[in-house]
Amino acid sequence: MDATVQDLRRISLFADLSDDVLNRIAGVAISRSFDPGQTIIIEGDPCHAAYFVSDGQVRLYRVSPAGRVQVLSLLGPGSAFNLVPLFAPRGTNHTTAQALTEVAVYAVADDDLRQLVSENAELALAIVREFAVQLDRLTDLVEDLSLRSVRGRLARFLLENAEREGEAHRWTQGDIAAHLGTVRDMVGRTLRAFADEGLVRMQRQRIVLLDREGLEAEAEL
Amino acid sequence: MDATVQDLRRISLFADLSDDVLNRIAGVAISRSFDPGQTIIIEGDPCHAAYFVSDGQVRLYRVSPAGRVQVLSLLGPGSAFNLVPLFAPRGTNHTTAQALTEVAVYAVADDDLRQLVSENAELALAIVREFAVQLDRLTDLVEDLSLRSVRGRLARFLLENAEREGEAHRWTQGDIAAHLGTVRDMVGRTLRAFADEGLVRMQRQRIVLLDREGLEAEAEL
DNA sequence: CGCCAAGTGTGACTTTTGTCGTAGACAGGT
DNA sequence: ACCTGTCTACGACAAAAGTCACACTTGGCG
Repeated sequence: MDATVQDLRRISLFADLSDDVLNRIAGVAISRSFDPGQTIIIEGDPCHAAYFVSDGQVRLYRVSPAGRVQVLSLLGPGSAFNLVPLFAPRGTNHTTAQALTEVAVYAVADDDLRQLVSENAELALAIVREFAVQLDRLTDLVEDLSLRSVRGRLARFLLENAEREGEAHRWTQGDIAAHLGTVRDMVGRTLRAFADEGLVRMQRQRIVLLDREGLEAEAEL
Repeated sequence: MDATVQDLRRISLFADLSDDVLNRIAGVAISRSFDPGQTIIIEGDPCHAAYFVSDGQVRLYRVSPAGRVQVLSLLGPGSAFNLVPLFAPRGTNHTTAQALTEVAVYAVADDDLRQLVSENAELALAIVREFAVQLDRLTDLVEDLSLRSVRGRLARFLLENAEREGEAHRWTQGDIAAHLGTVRDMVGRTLRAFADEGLVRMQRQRIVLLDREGLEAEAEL
């Protein structure tokens, strides 16, 4: 099934492009869908295409030989992934992507997209911006992993994810651990410690922040 | 002092640009120099310019409140830095940059560069490629920090830096630690362990790899 | 030639992080 | 309600990483 111009317009990278260019993209984009838990691409496999999420949630991560997972980012509708290997020397996917929910994506073959980008300055500029944001986030992640304790990382995580109430996500301790680069047990124990110190209350599956300032102090370490 | 077109041509980002564009860049680039140890820009300061290294070595890093350092990358002549904040929402430098040797750079004010990029598709494409390579490297760094032990990281580091003999760099244990996201003591002890196991020999300031395969096995963990 | 600063070797110790095993709680489907 | 699989609680333990204190090399440089 081919993508329509309206569909593509909702991808943030494409939002500002002319109808003209969008039509060309529509011509080469292929629509695919995945079930929850299904793996979309695997790190290290040869790279054939870039993907654009039109619906659902996707997570990008790497796995250690021991099976531990480090999440690199969570994507919602409008986001793109697997753009990097099109422009970096290595010709393989550089992360694994997994559908968290029912997911619909458009895939654009690498050659097609490279050509589109080289002919279209707006698109190139949009990708520059996208990459800049990703670099920014990844750099923060490196700082977190290298310079902060699990306590500190968890405090930061809680502060950042308290905002997005509404529907957000039902975070299991295991999910949190994969984001923080640690294991489930550590997250559980640290949460309990926060609870004992009155920084937080744990109810049902949600975590309620009781002492924002206290958490901010923890987040420094 | 203004930059000349020949000088700029040596910056890899600019290598393929037309004389025309280079002339325009030359018009807005400002040449500056720094002494060894001097700080060029500081993380968190408002971002005024992007920089291009014409001579010397620069390191980009972040510092923890406790004073620990995590190096993000080492740059030589031809590399660029501080491009990210021009395209990411935040308006501040996102890492600290320090001159390791005598360093000469060209600085291009943020507005000037943004304008050049938006008018020049080749330049935009060059930046896309540059960013892709950086993303690739940073992702590897995240994986290292999150999923690998200090032993594993050190083994990888040694394998990667054995190649670049010649002049390379005289790595102190402290330098290595800053790259690996750990402390000097750990590097020293782990090196001794490697030496005891016959993987490596330490002489003078250089480290000689004795057992490549053994190290590769270590690098997995 | 001798001194100083930077870099290194080493042990003892603490803290943090990770592992394991087992048990309980909960949610959703049938 | 009753299972069943997922998520969680928690304690005991093991391993990895980091801290501290101090002595010992070196290489440069005055």
